[in-house]
Amino acid sequence: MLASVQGRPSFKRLPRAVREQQMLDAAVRVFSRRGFHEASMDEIADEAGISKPMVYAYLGSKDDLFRACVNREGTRLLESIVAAVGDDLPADEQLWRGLRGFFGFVGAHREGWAVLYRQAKSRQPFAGDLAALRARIVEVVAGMLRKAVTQQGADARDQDLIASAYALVGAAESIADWLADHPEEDPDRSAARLMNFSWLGARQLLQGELWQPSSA
Amino acid sequence: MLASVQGRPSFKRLPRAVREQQMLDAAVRVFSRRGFHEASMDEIADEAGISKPMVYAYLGSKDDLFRACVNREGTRLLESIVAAVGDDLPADEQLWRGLRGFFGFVGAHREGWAVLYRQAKSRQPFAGDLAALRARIVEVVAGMLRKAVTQQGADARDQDLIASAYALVGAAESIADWLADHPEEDPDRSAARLMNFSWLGARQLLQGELWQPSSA
DNA sequence: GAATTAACCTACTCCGGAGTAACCTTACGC
DNA sequence: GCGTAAGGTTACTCCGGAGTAGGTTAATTC
Repeated sequence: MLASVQGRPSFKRLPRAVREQQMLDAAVRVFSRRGFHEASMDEIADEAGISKPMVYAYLGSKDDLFRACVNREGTRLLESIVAAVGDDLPADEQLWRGLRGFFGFVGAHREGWAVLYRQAKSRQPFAGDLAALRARIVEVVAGMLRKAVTQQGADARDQDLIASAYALVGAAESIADWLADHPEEDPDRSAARLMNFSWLGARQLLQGELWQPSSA
Repeated sequence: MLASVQGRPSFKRLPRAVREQQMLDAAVRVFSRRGFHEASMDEIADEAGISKPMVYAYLGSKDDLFRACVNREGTRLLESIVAAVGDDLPADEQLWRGLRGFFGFVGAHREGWAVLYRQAKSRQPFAGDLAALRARIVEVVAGMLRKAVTQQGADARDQDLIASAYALVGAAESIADWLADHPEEDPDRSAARLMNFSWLGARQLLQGELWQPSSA
């Protein structure tokens, strides 16, 4: 009888698929503002407007839940980048588009980014998932750099490419982190800044120039 | 009677100053391999070869202890950098030396670095300490960039300098993280890689060159 | 329109780990 | 040589929060 009271739309008894997404949304918000350990399942359930056993019934343990968050947000992030990059464009254009895709995602999904980045390295069961995601991104970037190198007819050792990719990804993360705390900043502006910082240097490298210490 | 048994040097009853350092050493090791939350005071006490109440007596609560670790390692890190940089050298030389100092520290104190970096952003009481440390490093780097800019007779907006400093610090952290897991790598080599990656680009920027998207 | 299933809740159990009370014991100052 | 402070311990308390047992009500199915 209560449920059919006129006007009160009774949000109850939603199908599982819908509830699961609501729970994931809530979990991402709570994990992002508390961190994994400080987040409690009670708070997540509360944020989702549901009781705790439902969370366990649908998404499993706290670890499982966090994993699900990481996977969902990680997939979205990767897709943002990959969709933006496109095939068969000049390397600098690809890098530019990739950065725009990346910073665009961070700007639009700050909580998702916080979940992915700010838990980074604890020795958790899910640390592997995050490392794998990061490794895939580094791999994509390294691939772009390799392509740029070979296009120039030059060649480079893999170690150096990987290191450059790490540097670039680290720089992007660092700026993204700053961006996440500065909502007024335009993500494209961040992308342009990093592009300037990295590409001009990369181009010099591609042309074989090296910086040398002037003293031993 | 037991303590005076011949040959067995009875490590007991050490003065407070010594025990405190042992405890901090142990805490840094445990925090670095477990992360803040997964580390237990029991394990830290055990690692230090002492009982738990002694840790509380000397260093206070778990938060206090972690703070003490962060402060000690952070001070050491900052000193490594500052000592290496030196005054009144050309900007590129300063950057080079600063990077060597930084990567040298990481290579020599992997656990200390892990404590500082891998806990980075949780909403902990000590998050402020870490943020402050990072902010100081960013400030130092931004100062070097500013100096380089004015030496060239150019000028740059503060926002752009800060952003470049963030990028550089992020890139350094990312490579340091990789370095921490690759003991065979020479820290100076990492420093040289990053120097090449960043300085050549920075020089271009100083000369007023900008990368422009070729398409809208 | 009964039977079954899916959505949902209250009210627990249980455990790890932070922090402490209360009590020993060695060193050494006088 | 003895009093006392500093170094040290065992054996607890207590609580937050993960995870669950068991039951209720609304939608489907036939």
